[in-house]
Amino acid sequence: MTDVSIDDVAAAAGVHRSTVSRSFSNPAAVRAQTREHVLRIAAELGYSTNPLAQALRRRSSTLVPLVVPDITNPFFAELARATGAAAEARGYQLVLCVTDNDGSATAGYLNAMQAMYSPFGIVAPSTRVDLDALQASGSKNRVVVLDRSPDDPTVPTVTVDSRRGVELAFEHLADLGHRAIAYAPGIVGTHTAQDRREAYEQVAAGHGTPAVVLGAPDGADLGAGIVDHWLATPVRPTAIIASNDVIAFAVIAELGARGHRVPEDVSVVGFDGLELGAHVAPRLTSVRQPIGDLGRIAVELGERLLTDQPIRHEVLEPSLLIRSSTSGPRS
Amino acid sequence: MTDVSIDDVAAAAGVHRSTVSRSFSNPAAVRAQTREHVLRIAAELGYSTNPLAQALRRRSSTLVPLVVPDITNPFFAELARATGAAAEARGYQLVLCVTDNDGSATAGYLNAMQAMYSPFGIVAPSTRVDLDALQASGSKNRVVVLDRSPDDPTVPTVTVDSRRGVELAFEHLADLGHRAIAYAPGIVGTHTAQDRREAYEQVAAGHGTPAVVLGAPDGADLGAGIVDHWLATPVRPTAIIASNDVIAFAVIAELGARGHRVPEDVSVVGFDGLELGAHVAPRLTSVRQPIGDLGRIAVELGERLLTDQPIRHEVLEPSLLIRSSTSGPRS
DNA sequence: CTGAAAGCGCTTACAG
DNA sequence: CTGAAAGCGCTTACAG
Repeated sequence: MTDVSIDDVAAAAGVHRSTVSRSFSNPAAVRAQTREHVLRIAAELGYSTNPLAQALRRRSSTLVPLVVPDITNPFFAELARATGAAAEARGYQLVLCVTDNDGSATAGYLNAMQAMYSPFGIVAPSTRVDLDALQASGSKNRVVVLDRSPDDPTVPTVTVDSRRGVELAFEHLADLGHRAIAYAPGIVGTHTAQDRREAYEQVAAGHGTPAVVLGAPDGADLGAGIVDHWLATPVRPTAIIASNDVIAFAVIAELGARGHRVPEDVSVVGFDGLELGAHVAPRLTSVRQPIGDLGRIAVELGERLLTDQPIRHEVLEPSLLIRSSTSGPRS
Repeated sequence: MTDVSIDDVAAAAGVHRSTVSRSFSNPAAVRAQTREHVLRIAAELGYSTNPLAQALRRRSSTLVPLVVPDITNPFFAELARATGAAAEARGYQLVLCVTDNDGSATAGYLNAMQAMYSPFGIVAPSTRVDLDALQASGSKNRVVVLDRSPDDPTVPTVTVDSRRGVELAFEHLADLGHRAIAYAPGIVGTHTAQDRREAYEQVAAGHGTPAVVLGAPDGADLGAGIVDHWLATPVRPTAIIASNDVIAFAVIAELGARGHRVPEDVSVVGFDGLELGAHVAPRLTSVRQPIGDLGRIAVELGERLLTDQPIRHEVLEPSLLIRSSTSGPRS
């Protein structure tokens, strides 16, 4: 590695340190000939600028934190990958911060990154973010919120239209002939679970169908409570919309363990559109979130913050991925 | 956030900057009374040390990179979580670096982190790491390699005993009465796939059974080639050991799509022991890797590097997680 | 035990 | 266009 510093290059090139600095950071400010000479010497010496020293002096680094509740949920893994790629393409390095569903950890991460002069941060909150806490910590105005609906108009957000997603799922099932369509919520307290659940209730109401929300899962037993509830429902629903793909997998597993087949006995639709859903049995029909766009736009919104451009709230359209976990109901 | 610096605290406390520094970084070197006074003033002012400035001066930061090939594979996600927790517990921050299976990206990440004065790095390589390249880049002696067998004795490693894992799976199936046990390899070129495959061949030979290695999957079609091959095998195996859980999921999905049920028609054993395997249908029997230990030990081995202790190569024992994807063969 | 000084590797007004 | 100087926020021998 390079333990050659800017002064080494300056000495070898016979110029002042500031000229070397400019050759890298502000090339237009130095005569072409000088610059080329400096750059060549630098290359020979294997010099590269020290990002730490740069950040300290500029009071701005290229480290951007992405705070997620649970990297073990493939949705956040895919999101991290997409966001990381977008960040890298723009010269940032993503620092992944995992709260393990402890919302209070978020402020800590953001503070730590602020101490490292992060230009901005990206938060994918699981529960309602404590924006006040972030504000108190002074980092509020340098944060973009991912995958949750805007509460505070001064924080830029990028989300997917939950209502539309649930609608897509519901209509697909209705078209197949289902009349009793239940909903399997996610872990209580997570905001996406909440949003989607409300969306489901609205959509069901819009179709003049009673809403059937099956018992929320607890951490240990993702599918069991839901399936218990389903079995106990008087007019047993012929289809289930799950609040996310992982819940859908769990519901299908639990159903299978009790001898009910998908889609023959029940249809199941997930929400997220994970890659993994194409590689499980049955291949999961799911509402696809445009994860790549989510990540890219989050980074873009972050950059806008740096130039004081107006705050934006982007809402992305979901689409439906029809695979094998849905079919017409048994007559 | 804190834009109060060490000099602000020094002024407010009526001491020299160096005394403030010592109060934080080397408390024993300052009189208890002075220290308490300084610390109180610092707290009042909301001061906290600037990690960037500290790293620049000390030439050592607390940022440790974890390089993984694919965060979208839940194995690496679980590994990242475990390693992150272990790192945090010891005062480091994990920086997740994803190569997307481009081995040449590893050296770049390590260089970048070295420029940030990382004390050491952790690499979970997918393909044989180019240790020579790392050496050339000077970072070789500050790297620990995760989840691959040692090639170069000077690099500390922590791995799981593949041979033993495959043995566990094989014997479980043999005990259930299976005689024709095939192997579904992972993506060609990944070292774990290679290790496990060799282990399978040895174990099969040890049992006096012919080894049947089903066609390797390509990225798009994880399960199809394997199932094609399985169907075409003259004496059709009644059980399949997959090189990892994701491959196992895909094989089961493909089997299901073609009307073969697991475990009724074929038993399938995975490798990794992912949490997710408990939430898919059928619940996946799998060789469990002690992922928490893997992460913790990786961090410990990294710390040993800092104090020039002898290099270690830890080999961890896998265990078998018996769930529902295996049963006796149909007679 | 405490202070004064030098310096980690860089950037950026300010002169010229 | 280039140089000389000051300074980002800290640490650590070196004196005392």
